[in-house]
Amino acid sequence: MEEHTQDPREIAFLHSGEFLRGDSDSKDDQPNESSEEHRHESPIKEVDFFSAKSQPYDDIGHVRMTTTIVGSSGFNDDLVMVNSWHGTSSDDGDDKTKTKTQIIRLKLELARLHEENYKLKHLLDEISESYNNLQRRVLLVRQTQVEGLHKQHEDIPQAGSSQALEDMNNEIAATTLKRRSPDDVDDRDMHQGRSPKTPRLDQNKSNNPDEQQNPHDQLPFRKARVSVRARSDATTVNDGCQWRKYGQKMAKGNPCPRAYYRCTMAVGCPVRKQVQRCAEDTTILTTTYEGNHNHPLPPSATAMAATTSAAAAMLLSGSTTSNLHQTLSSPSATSSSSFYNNFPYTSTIATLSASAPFPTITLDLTNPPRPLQPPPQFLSQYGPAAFLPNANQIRSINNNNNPQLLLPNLLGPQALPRDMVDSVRAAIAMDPNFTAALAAAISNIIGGGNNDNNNNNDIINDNKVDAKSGGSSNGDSPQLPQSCTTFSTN
DNA sequence: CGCTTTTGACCAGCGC
DNA sequence: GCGCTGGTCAAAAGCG
Repeated sequence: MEEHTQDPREIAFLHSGEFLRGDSDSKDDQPNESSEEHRHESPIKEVDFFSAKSQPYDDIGHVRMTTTIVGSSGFNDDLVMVNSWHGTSSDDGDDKTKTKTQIIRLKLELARLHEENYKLKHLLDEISESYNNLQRRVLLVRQTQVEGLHKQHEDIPQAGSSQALEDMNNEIAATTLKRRSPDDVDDRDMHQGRSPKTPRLDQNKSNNPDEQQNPHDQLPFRKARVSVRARSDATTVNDGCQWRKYGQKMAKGNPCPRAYYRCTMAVGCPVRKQVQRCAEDTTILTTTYEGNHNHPLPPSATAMAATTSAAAAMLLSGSTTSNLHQTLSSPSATSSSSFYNNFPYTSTIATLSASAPFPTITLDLTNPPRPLQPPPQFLSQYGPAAFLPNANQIRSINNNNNPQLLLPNLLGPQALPRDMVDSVRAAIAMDPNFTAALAAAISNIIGGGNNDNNNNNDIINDNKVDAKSGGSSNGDSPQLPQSCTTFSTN
């Protein structure tokens, strides 16, 4: 009968929320509890799957954590537990036995969860370690690559692609050192309380020997641009942010004017975008983003921001660029090309431009995706991260000098040990930039990828609305359906 | 009235 | 040095 008296207490304990607080020293929080109660605490404390966020209470405060238990037992334990808590169980022997069985089952379940929790924690540690190792290795290799390129440039001045890589490095370095973007100026000026009109060249001519010595150290400060090409009749894309047009210019070689917008969601947000129609096909709208938002974004904007941010991060984390798409299309391309051959949505493949004054990555959404439907088995087998070309792969494509960087076709498990593929995939997936970008990309693909026009309708805010409102480029109009399929930033 | 767009002027970088 | 080009500014105008 002793266990019978424990039952309400244990359930009461679960109901008290201590169970839900995970491992946060609930023992200390319960100084008045008897040692008998602490006996039940131990296994409970370890189960932190039920975080407070999961809101496991129903409207009247009943514990709803019995879903798993119901699933495992096949009995409606929930009802019995609630009844027990409210003291409405009948006192006959059957109910006591039933309750006792439930307690035992609960304990077993908790033990199982404990074990599962431990395993998951262990797995998480491994993934984190794998990710960190990968990151360290990439940094190391990149450093080696730059040194090697400089040396090679001295030894073999006409080294073909290496020459191009070197040129690109020089170009980026020159861009960083000599032509700091006005946005950078703005950022720094804003922080220093200076006028943005402060002469930029003075700041570009850095006197900091460290900056000039090692352009590589400045990678995080390089200004990347992310261009998105999409078909649209609208004047601009609805990316969820608020933009204010501050200029328009006729660009050379394009009869269509280029419009300049800056983000107005927060004072001093450095993000800007340029919108211009393609000269060859005026139905194609090219939106170029630059900078990072310094403010919280609405949900409708996070996808775009995350994607462009990931793309920019991907670009900046790669030390060299070339026409990636061309490289990938080449039959002689390395095994990495098979990644893209297997990549089902070539329309979203990024193109890196070495000729632009700023490192630019272009996401072309003008072509319909290859398959009519996303292959679910692809997702389930390889995980969502497999869809995303990542920085490592792009580096490997451009980096003929460092074969150790090559990550062969991730989509061909036969080419790599499965655990290695999993590790890499997990490492990539751990990167919030890529997961966010992935979410945006997939929502884009699934949301409207089947039809090019539909796709673009998802991406593009038809600015007939804007025109009505005086041509405002406010893309965060609440009355518009908030598309999470916007693409590209920051 | 406040916000946005328009548009000419201005500035800086670059090539010749 | 000059002209071209890209990018930005800021006053004026428009809009709700």
